[in-house]
Amino acid sequence: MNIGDVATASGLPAKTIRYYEDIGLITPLRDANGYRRFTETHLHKLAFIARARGLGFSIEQCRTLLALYEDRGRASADVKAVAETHLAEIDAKMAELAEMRRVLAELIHACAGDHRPDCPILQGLAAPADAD
Amino acid sequence: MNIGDVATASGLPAKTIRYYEDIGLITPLRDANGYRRFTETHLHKLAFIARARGLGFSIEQCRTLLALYEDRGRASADVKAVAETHLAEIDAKMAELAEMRRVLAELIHACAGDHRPDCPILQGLAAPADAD
DNA sequence: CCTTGACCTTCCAGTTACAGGAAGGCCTAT
DNA sequence: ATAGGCCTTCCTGTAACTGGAAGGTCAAGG
Repeated sequence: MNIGDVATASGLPAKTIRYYEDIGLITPLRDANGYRRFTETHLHKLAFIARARGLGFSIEQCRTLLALYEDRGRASADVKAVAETHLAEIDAKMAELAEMRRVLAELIHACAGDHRPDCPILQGLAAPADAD
Repeated sequence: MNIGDVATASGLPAKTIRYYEDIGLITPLRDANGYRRFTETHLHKLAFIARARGLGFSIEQCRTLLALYEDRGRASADVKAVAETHLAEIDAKMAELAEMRRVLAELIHACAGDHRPDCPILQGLAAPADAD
């Protein structure tokens, strides 16, 4: 398969696949004309990475997961640890966003949103009210 | 005030304040020795930006909000529109994270996390189960 | 008077995970 | 032979900073 084929099959842009080669996540073969040649195994790896990225794992976490995936002697505890770290990251981000959302929604609620200049949103940014 | 003073007062690192000058968010004066000189107004603006950034507004949104803040003839509707756009962005991110979290938590739950190699997390990444 | 340390300056590189685009080679069909 | 649709590499840009190097400035102490 050429890069266009695995791009279509994996759902990843060709650009991204070249980038993954650059950073050593995959290593396709090369044809005589310089074209990258991908095997089914490469495609599986790319699909694996695509799904892991879809769950929000960083590239480095994907690298680790891929290594564990290929290590038949792995302990599932090691995989679980990576996943739990990432879950904690997600929870932290969600909490941060929830707090932003809370304050922002409050300000929006207080704002008339008309032609007048008075604006609790700007006031809140200029000097926040005490938290209650 | 020198940059160190406004950094302390605003809670922003000096590096960040220099960056904000670079991109034209603020324009401190300069002393004869080349040092940046900040007024109370500069400090207020920096605090404003710091709070807006804390709510997750992008730099460009901050630029817009700052312009509205300084425009005494603004309509609060314009401010509200920026805030609502950002609220929608937050909601979108939260939904994305929630979905990641859902799938990830499911995989983690199914994984024994022991010394054995069998791992539903890796299996799920290699070939996801059908959604139910 | 000189030095020391804490400031300040500019400039350059690195971060994350790619995307866009230019310039040019290759391959298949007409 | 040429047109198109692939493919290649290389360079630049993104967001919002952070770290570090090399060097100027200033106030206090010996």
